[in-house]
Amino acid sequence: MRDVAHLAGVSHQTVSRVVNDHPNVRSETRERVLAAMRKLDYQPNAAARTLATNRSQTIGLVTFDTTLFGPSFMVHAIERAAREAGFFVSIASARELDVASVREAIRRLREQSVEGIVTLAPVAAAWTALGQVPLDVPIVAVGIDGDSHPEVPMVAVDNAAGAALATRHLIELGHPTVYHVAGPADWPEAREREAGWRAALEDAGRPVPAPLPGDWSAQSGHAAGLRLAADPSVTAVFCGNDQMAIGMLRALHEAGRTVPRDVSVVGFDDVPEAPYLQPPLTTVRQDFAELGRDSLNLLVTQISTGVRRTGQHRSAPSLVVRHSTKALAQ
Amino acid sequence: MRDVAHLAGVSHQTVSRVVNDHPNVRSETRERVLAAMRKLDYQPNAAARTLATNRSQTIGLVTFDTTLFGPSFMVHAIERAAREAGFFVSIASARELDVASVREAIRRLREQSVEGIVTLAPVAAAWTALGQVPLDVPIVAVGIDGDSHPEVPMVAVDNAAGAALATRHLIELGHPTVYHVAGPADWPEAREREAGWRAALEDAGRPVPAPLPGDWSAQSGHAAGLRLAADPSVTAVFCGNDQMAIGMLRALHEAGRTVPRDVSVVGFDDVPEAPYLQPPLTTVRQDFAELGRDSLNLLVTQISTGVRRTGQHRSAPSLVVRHSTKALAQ
DNA sequence: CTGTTAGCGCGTTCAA
DNA sequence: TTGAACGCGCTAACAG
Repeated sequence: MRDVAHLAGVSHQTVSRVVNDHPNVRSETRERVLAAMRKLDYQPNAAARTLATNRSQTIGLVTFDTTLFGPSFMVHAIERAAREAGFFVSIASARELDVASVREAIRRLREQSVEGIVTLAPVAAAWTALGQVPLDVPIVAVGIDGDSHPEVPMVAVDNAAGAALATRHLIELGHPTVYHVAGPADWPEAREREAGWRAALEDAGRPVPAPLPGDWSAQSGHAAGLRLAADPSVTAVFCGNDQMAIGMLRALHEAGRTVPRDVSVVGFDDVPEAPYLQPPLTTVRQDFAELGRDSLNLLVTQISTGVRRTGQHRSAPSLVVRHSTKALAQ
Repeated sequence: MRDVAHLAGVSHQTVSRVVNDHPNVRSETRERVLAAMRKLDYQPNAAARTLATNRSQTIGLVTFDTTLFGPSFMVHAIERAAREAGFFVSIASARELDVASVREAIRRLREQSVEGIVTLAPVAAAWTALGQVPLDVPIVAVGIDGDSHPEVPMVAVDNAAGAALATRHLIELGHPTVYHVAGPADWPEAREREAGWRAALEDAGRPVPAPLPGDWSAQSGHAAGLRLAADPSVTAVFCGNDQMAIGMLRALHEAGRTVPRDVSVVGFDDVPEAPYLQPPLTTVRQDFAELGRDSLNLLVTQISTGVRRTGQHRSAPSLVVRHSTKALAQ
C-alpha cells in the first residue's frame, strides 16, 4: 500500500480511502491511485485490515463428515453465498462426534476472528458444545435440534414432517405397517425422522415395529435389509436416508424379494442418483442448496445488524414418488 | 494478551514467549502466565500474529464442484491433514470453469496471506490460471494434467492406467471391443481416462468406437445407456465414473438388457455405494483420502523447507471386480 | 478533499 | 531470564 501511495503521489491514507470506496476522494485522484494499484498488482492484506478493524470478513464452518452428500453439498452452497456476501470462509472439522472436538473446532475458528459460525455438525454433541460458546460471535446451526438451545438459531428441514410424509404414503398404499432403518442415534436428524415415522404410524393406529439401527451407509442399509427380508410379513420400509435405501434395495433383491411388488422402499434426501436406481427410488427431497443459503443469510443478517436471531427455521421437505413404492396387492 | 501479562505481573512479551514455547522462561513464571491465560480464557489473535510474522498458518483450497464424491472427500481429507500439520484451511470456490474464476479464487486466497494453495479444480482452465500465479506461494494441483505446467507439482491417480485396467479386463473377458462414456471434455481426468481406454483398445488391436459424451452425472450415463442399448452389438461399456455407470445400469435394465449377462459395465472411483448397486459394480478404485493427504503433505513440505517441488506424483489405481462384468457368452 | 498521528495484538531485536 | 522499543499493513480520528 505504501508503494501504491508513493507511485500515485498521495498518502497511504488516501489509498485506503480508495480501496474502501470512501466518498471524499476527488475522482481524478482516485483514478491515479487505481492506476498505481493495477500497475503494482496491489493485494490488500486481510490480516492487517482485520487487526485494525476487528472485522475479519470471514465466517467459519464447523463440519463433521463432509463425505456425506448433504454436508458436502451445503459446504458448496454456503461458500457460494458467502462469497456473494463478501465473506471468506474458513473450515474446521470436528475430529470426533464429541463435545470436546466441536469445542476445539469452534476455538480454532474464534482464533481466526471469524465474524460468525455456521455449524454443519448435526450431532447431539454439537449443541452441547454450542451452549458453551461465548455469545459474542453469532452462530447458526444447521440440522440441529434447537429445542435445548433456543438461543442458537437453527436451520433445517422438518425431518419429522418428511418422515411422516413417507410413512403416510406407504400406509395409504395399503401397507399394514412400515418398518424403519434409522440413522445413528447421536444425530438429531435421525431421531427426528424416527419420531416422525413413529408418530405417523401411531396416528394411523398401526403397530410400531422396532426400528433397525443404521449409520447412514449403504452397508448398514444392506445389513438391515437382509434381516427384514427374512420376515415375509415385511412389505414396506422407510430408510433414514438414500444411501441406506440403496443397500436395502440390494439386500431385498439378493433375498429374492422384488421391489416394489413384494416390498416398497422409501428413502430420504433425494440424491442425484435416486431416479436411476433399480427401481427409481421414491424418497423425501430436501433442498440442501436452499438450506445452505438460508443458514448463511441468517448469519450475515446477524453480523450486519448486530441483532441476534433465535428460533428454528424449518423448511418443508416434499415426497418424490418414483417406482420403489406400490399399492399392496391384496 | 495485555490483560494476561497484567494479571501474571509480567510484560506482554513474556506472555508471547510462553505462548510460543520459547525456552528462556523460568518455569515458575511460565506457570503463572499459563494460569492467567486459563483464567482469562485467552484467545491468541491470529491476525496480529500473521501481521507480525508474515505467516498465516493457513492454507487455501481452490474448489470447483464439491458436490462430486471425489472432491468432497478430499476436502475432508485435506482439512484433517492440515489440522494435524497445524494449519487452518480457507476455501475459495471457482464460480465457473473458466480461467478468470480460478484466478479470482486464487486472488482471494492470496489476500488472506495463505502460505500455500491446493487446487481441487481439475479442469483445463485451472492450470492455465495456475501458470499465471506469482510463484511466491507454493501450489499443489490435484488431478490436473501437469504436463503443460511442470513448475506446478501435481498429485493424481494414474487415470490412464486405471482406464486401461478396466478396458483390458473387459477385453480379457472376451468382448470384441469396449464402449466408453466419457466425462466432460474440459476435465483433464476425463481426457486421461479416455486416452487410457483408447490406448488399451489399440494395443489389443480392437476397433475404437466413438466415445459417448457425459458430464459425470447419472443422468448423462442414463442417456448414453439408452443410445448404446439400441445397438445389439454392444457388450461392454467402460464409464468415466461411477455415477454415470449408475445411469448406465438403469438404462440397460429399462431396455431389457441384463447386466452382466448381455452387457458388462465398469465404472471409475469406487464410491461407497458401488458394492450395493444392481448388480454390484466392477470399478476402478482410487484412494481419495490418500490423494488428499499426499497433496497436503507435499504442500507442507514446500512451505516448511522453502524448497519448491515439481513433477507429477501419480498413485496407482486398482480394479475391483464385482458382478457387473462377465465373460462374453459365445 | 487530503495528510498526520495513533494504535489494533503480536513477534523481533536489543538492553538490562 | 526479562523488559522496552519498534514495526508488520491497515483504518479511525482529527487537523489542515
